[in-house]
Amino acid sequence: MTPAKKSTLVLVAERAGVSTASVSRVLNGLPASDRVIESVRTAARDLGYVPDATARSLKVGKTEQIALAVADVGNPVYVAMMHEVSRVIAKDGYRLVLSSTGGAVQDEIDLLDGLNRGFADGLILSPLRVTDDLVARLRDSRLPIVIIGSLPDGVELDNVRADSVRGMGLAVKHLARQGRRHIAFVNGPVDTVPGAARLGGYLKAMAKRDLVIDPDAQVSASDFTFKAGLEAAEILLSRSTPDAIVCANDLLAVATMKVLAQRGLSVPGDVALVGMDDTDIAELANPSLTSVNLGSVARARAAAKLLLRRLNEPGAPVKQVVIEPSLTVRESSVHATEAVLS
Amino acid sequence: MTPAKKSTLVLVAERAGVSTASVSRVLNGLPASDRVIESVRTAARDLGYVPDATARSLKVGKTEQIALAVADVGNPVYVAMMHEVSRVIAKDGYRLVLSSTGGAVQDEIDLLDGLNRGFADGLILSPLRVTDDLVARLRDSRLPIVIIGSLPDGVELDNVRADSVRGMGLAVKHLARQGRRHIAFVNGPVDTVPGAARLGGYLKAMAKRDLVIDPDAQVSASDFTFKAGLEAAEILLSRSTPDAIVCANDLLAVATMKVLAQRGLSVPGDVALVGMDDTDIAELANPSLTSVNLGSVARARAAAKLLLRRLNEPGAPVKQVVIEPSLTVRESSVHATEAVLS
DNA sequence: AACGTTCTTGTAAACGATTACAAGCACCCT
DNA sequence: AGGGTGCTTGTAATCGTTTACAAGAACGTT
Repeated sequence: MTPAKKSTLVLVAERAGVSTASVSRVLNGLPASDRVIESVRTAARDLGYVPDATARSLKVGKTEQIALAVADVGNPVYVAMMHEVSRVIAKDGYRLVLSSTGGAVQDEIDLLDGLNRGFADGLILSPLRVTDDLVARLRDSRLPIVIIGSLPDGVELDNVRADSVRGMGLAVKHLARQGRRHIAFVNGPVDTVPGAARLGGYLKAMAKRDLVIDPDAQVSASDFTFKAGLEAAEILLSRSTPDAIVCANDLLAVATMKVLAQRGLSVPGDVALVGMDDTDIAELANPSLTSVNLGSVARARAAAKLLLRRLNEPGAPVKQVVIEPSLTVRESSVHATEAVLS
Repeated sequence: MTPAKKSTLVLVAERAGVSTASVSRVLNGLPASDRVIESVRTAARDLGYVPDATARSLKVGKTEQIALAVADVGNPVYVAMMHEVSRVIAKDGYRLVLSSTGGAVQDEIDLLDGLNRGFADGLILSPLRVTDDLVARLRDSRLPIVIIGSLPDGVELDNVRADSVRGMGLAVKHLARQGRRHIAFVNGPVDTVPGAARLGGYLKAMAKRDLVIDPDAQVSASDFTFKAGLEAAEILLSRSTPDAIVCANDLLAVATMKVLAQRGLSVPGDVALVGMDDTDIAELANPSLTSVNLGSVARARAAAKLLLRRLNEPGAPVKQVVIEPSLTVRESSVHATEAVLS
């Protein structure tokens, strides 16, 4: 059927013996007489007609596409988000256009310029770093944008963020309750939004419990990746001997786990370990990794819904959503005996 | 600047005092006098003009978008592919539209129908299952398609595939050379293309080396996922005590690794383990996982280039590419002493 | 029977770009 | 000076839809 021949609405109209307007109406479910409906339907079927998405977009001003830009497609947390966004918007008939910025602000700005060419109806952006320039561009974008992640105070844009300060609090509290006292911290780059927030959360939580804050027990990896985590963990363990380590994300945590193993330290026996993001790899890890769940999926879903809402009612008031964190306890942070008991 | 006001080519033409044709020419770098170029450029800048992607698409018949459909966005191998495809096509100015079919054939057929509406210029598809119906649709698609994965004999479509039979051969050979004799196999669903191929490869490799093929030492998970792997590994180990296990995929392998640990079996001491796909998680695993590299990234790159080629020269002859596998040896398959030596 | 509603349908103008074609112009040649 | 050559530029058609508007048909009402 329809052997590779493109047929247009005009052809259908001719074959059905009606005007193009009638064809369009029938195909869009607008009222028409049974006779016309019937002839258009069969003509369309015979010709294997499929409406052209581009032409429709041009006329109605909608592309039915939503762009998603994330820093690092290699990070499972972004993959999970991508998946969820895709799922939610698909229900409303939107397609997902993926733009992986390398985490560079310039890429994101370029993307915004591109966005104004109108290849998508809206954008979901999760920037690692937020500069004034970026904020300015975001603010006067012609298209709706939802930000996943924190924004500077006073910036009024739809956004949804995690409460990573509370998240770090959960991690530290959990470890303290397990009797750990020397809780170290493997962070990502502190010049990123999440890096800064997580450091703040760590310091706050430690101070709150009167745990000693040792500069030697803090290290920040050059990136939120496994490889960077290996280097960071080496440095940390060469100058400090903690009985627990919190990591700013799961990749850093499994890297740390690996370095601990190489040094003959057992997890959780010698060192308890907690990751962050609660991605798939937390479950895969051996021992499985206790991780702070920052609600990545929930954030992605909220962002997608926020964007859909704005597309439907452009005038709606700006909405900022905060997703509450929780802690998923697994093997890496509880003594074997307890794990068996629980 | 350009505070959220849409300006068109007509506006630019008016402001510059030239015709729309001239504006278009200047903006597309076609020859024009310096005077015209100058006035158009400044007019465009003043108005913050950005050409509309949809209108351009309609006229020139290109969307500058390429669709990618994979079965399971949760599987790191697809993520790696996605990443690579995105990278390659971006160089030629294409955007990536992601369509995650749940692995269901029907989803893929729906996608093809959608494709004919012309929202993308081409498609890269990696189907888990290939039915006659799907092949038929693929064949008379109006748009260029590249398949990642094997196709039934005689189907002439651009495609790039892995040689998983040889891949399994590498895994078995490696394990045999390590002195392993009871080599078990954790497969994915056998009604999938990769599942069937990997089983075939396993049997062939075992037969070739006169290793005993024990039905009890073969199990197929209900899916290529970690969870399905846990169940499959449980079954396998409850009825067989192999000294090595090959898994059809890295997720199944880490699941197996976990079950082995739970049963107090050491890797590679008691059981050597080899995964397949050589994804990021092979490196993260503890012990790190020896894995057959089926060239996922190379396949993705080849597929992207094949599609770009076909977009540039539609009449080019059909090309089928096979990527050679290799084995990445890590800790999970070699005795500790050897690992230290190497 | 004339008139006003309501419903169906067609005509034609958009949407915002690209581009074939022709016209205008300067220039050079013989 | 006449006529070809080669540029630059504008006019207008076109891509494939949707949709405002008006015209026509059908029907009920008085």
